[in-house]
Parts: sequence; structure tokens; C-alpha cells
Amino acid sequence: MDTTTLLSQKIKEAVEKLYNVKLETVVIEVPENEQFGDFSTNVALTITKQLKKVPFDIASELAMELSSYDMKSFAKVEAIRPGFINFKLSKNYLLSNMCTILQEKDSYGSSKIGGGRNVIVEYSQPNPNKPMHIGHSLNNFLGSSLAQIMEFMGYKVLKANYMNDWGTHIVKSMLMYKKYGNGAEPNEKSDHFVGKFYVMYEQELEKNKELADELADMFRKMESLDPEVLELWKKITNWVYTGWEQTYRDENVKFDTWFYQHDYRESGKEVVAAALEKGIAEKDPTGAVIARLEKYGIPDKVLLRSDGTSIYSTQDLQLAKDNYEKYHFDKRLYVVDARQSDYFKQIFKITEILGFEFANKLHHVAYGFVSLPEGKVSSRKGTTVNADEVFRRLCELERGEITGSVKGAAGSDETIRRVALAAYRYALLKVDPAQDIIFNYEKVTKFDGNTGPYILYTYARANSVMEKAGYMDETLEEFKWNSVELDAKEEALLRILTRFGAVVENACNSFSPNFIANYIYDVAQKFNSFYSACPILDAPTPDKKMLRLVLTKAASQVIKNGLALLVIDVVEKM
RNA sequence: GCACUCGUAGUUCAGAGGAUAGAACGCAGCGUUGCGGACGCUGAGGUCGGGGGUUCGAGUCCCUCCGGGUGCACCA
Repeated sequence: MDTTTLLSQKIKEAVEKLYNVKLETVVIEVPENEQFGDFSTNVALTITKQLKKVPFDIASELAMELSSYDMKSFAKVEAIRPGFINFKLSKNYLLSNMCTILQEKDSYGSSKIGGGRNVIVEYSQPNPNKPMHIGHSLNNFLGSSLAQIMEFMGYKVLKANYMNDWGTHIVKSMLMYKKYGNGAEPNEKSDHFVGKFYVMYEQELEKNKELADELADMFRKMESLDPEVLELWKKITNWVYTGWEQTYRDENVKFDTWFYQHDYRESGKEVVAAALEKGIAEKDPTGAVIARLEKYGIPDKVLLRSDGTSIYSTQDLQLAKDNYEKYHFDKRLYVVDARQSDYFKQIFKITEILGFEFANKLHHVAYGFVSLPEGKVSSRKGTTVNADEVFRRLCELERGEITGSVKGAAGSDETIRRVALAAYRYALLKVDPAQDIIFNYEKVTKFDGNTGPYILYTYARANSVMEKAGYMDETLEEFKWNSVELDAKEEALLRILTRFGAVVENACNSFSPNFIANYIYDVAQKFNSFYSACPILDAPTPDKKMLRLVLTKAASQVIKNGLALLVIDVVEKM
């Protein structure tokens, strides 16, 4: 049983015994201020009215009662004004937790609360007509991190990419390639090659409005499966996919499966029929089918065009239904930017009204915009920042940071690549997804401040000490830890290490990897503070040296595990 | 116009209804001939956008106003 569950059970027991009050839930929190201990509860404050007693008196009585219980994990139970009860973990607990870290290694902090239930995380979803931009990177990082976190929490995760590969947006690139490409093969990264034709369309359209008719004509041919147009479609989209392989590899983003919109062009109509039958959708005079949602405070949603063809929303509904039949998912996450919030409200509402079993299992994970400090990147103005370009520039800056300044750094290409990716991922994942992000190349690649490189540097340094000491796992068995006194810095580090599991669980429940990012930063800071105050190799006694060495190992293990949940690889040496 | 979302130090951001609102960068100082100093320590800097309300207690929840961003039917 974990500490907080045990604690809340004991508190309920004490309250019932002393006051004959049965509590439904007990709030246990981790105080921000360390002087208030490791856990605290406000129960005395919440029942003060009921008992008509002064909160501090209740807290004191409860603290007294709880102290008499057999709870070896806690060294101190204390009532504090206005009426909190604070709990301090015992030295024994802190040290045994440290040993647990070394035993459980990469699985320390994991949990089985997911119970092996299926979760689909759908993310990335770029349009296959151009290269990815910095916003896609945020999506990629969020999605891959959430998948990792949920797996760590015991869910069975399917990472899915959904290709919006059918529609006029693709035909724009196709048409321009046909007109001006002269059958050329890509002479650059192939998604960029295709992207240029996409941009060309918008420019040409300014000069020649008839282009829109050509576009419609080509799309009609595609809809009627004209072999020549289909071949072009395959060629164009394959070029984009090939180009993306590199981007996904650079960003360390992987998928278990890809869904394609073109597979759902016909089947979506099933859902539409059901909606018509239930009376939540109706045909308007033009023949289009419209879901009436205004009475729920949501805008109406078109499900079928007046010409009878299906649109994205229809296909999305069908995809969810198919997925549920196939995977019986417990949750399906849609990692999509916040602009689509209304869209998902509509879709989710429709599944609810249709009485689909999975209606309450769908979640939209929304996130904000990424812009650069020199100016707001507005998708409206079409000023986007290319993802490959961002990564290239981060590598370049990181090479300068590492080879120019980090003492004793070898700075191999692989190291630079990893540190640059850590800088990129960490910068985007450390902020609350709901916030818009201002991305600053210089800041995120620095080795000081709240950055990925700072954390990797801390890890590498810890590793270097252990290497010098000839640390091996057997060290743990020789260690007689109960005789050692703890210094303040050692204790602070030990304390924060006990919280990892709870932090991950919280991040999982609220789909917020930023909780983990900020936690690891906190660990890194506490480690550095310990490191500078407490000599490890030259510790005053052999026992102290052993303790510090093991503590260093434990801290670096937690940092590694936390980074893994952000899909960031550590470097053993810089 | 309606809806959603964000507003916290000069800047970038944390803040699980709790206790004196925290970091980092920048700024002003200090430490170390070191285990990887791009580190650590100290300090200045805040009417948590404004105003109401709920609560023993509000940056956090509710209402309202202001400001930024976004979205509003046959695009995705």
C-alpha cells in the first residue's frame, strides 16, 4: 500500500474513534514549504463546523492519536495553526525508498493503475501536402510523451497517426506539380519539394482565379478514381511520407499504426444514417445532412455534403466507432490544437446522443500555439516555422554550447543530436499545454536555467562521479545505511525522490507532461545543491561515501526515468 | 454578435481550494586551485488584469468587466 492511502486510512480511523464522524474522503497534500513536512491534511479544518470546536484543538487531538498508531514510515506527526496536521517521513523510510529505486531501476515510479486497459493516443496528424512545422513538433512531443506516461501507468497503449490524405488540400500540390513540375524528381528533402508546389498554388491563384476550377476538376477526377490522377496522388503523398521519416526520426517519434482518411470515404455514411434515424440530424433543402446541436449550446455540424459525399467529421466518427469495435479502448485521446475544441465538442456530443458506449471515453487533449520571440507566428498570416529547420538550428547552437564551453566534453555528433532534441522536447513539454509558448532558440539550448541541457548535464556529471568511484550495483548490498546521520541536503534530495510516482500519476490523470518536466528540474536542482555541499569521493567517513554514492545513483535513476517519460534519452558523457 | 481559452516579478514560466505566491533568465554581491564551475550560495524585484461573491481559507471555484489569442455549417 502506498503512503498516502495508508495515511488517509489511518486518519479516517482516528476521526471516527475520537469524534464518531465518518469521512468520505481525506485530502492529503504535499506542502509547498518543506518545513511543513512531507504530507499534510486539512481534516481538522473541514470538520470544525460540524464539531463546533476550534480547529487547532481538533488537529492537536488527532495528532496525538495518530502518533500512537503504528506507522513506521513517519517520524513526526504535528499539529500546526490554524489547524493543519503535518507528517514527516522517517529516515528509515527515506533510505529504504532509496534502495527501492536501485532495485526497481527503470521501472521505479511505474504503476499498475491502468490495469492493462487499452488506450489509443492519436497524435501528429499532419496534412500530407507539405513539411511539418514547429506546432507539429509540439503535437509529436505531447502525444509521444502521453503515450509513454500511460504505458508507465499500466495501460496498453496504441500510438496512432491519422492521415488526412484526401481532399483539395492535397490536390493543390498535385495540380501545380502537374503543371510546372515537368515530371522532375525531388532535388531536396521530398516533403519540402512537395510543399513548394503547395505554396505555389496559393501564389498562382492570386494571378489566375481560374485555377480554382482546374483544382475542382482534378478533385472530381480523383473522387471518380481516375487512374492517372490516383497515380499522381500516390506519388505526391509518398514523397511527403518519405520526407517525414527523417523528421520523425530526428524527433524520436514513433507510431504503432497509421489510419488513412481515404479508407473511410464510404463507410462513414453508416453513422450518418443512424443520426438521421435518431432525429438528431436532418436533410436541409440542398440535400446536405446537418446534426442539430444548437439546443445543447453547440453550433450545428454538417455531416454530409449536399452532393452526398462525406467529410472529415463523418469519417472521424466512423473511425472512432471502428476503433472501439476493434480495440475496446478505455480511453481515446485526440491530441489536436485548441482551435479544434468546438469541433470535438460537436463530435463527442453526437456520439453521446447516438448512445455510443464509448462516448465518454473520448478526450480532446488541446494545446496552444508556438511562436518565436521576434514575432507572433500567426497561422492566419501563414508565417510558420519549419520543424526540420528548427532542429537543424538547435543542433548548430548546441554544438557551440558543448564544444565551446562544457569542460571535458567530447561532443560527438550523437551527443549533440541528443542534447539538441532534449532542448527541443523539454522546452515545449515543460509548459502547461493550454498555454501559448514563446520559443527562444538561445534560451532553450543553454546549460543553465530550466532547460533540457541543464538536466542532461547534471545527469552526466552524476554518472561521471559514479564511474570514478567504481560504483557497481553490488555496492548496495555492502551498505549498512542505518548507522548514518543525514545532512540537510541529503535529506532534501531523499525526500523529493519519494514523490516521483505521485507526480507521474498526476501527470497521467490530467494529460500534463509538464508536471514531470518541472519535477525532474526540481530533482536536478536539489542534486546540484547536494553535490556542491557534500563531497562524495572525499566524504568524511566510508559510510558517508557509500551513502552519497548510492544517493547519487538513485537521483540519477529518477532523472533518467522522468526524462524517459518525456521521450528524452540521457547521455552518459557529454 | 455568440462561444472557448489565456492574463502571476523587467522577461520566460511553475503553482493538487490551504500556511510567508515559487523557479529560471536578467540585475547586485559572494564562494571554490574542484567529484565535469555552464555549479552553488545571498539579495533586490509581485496591488496574482480590475471589481464583486462562495468558503474557516481564493492566484486557484462562481459572476461581472477589461485585455490578448482562437473558433463559429457542406475545409481539415
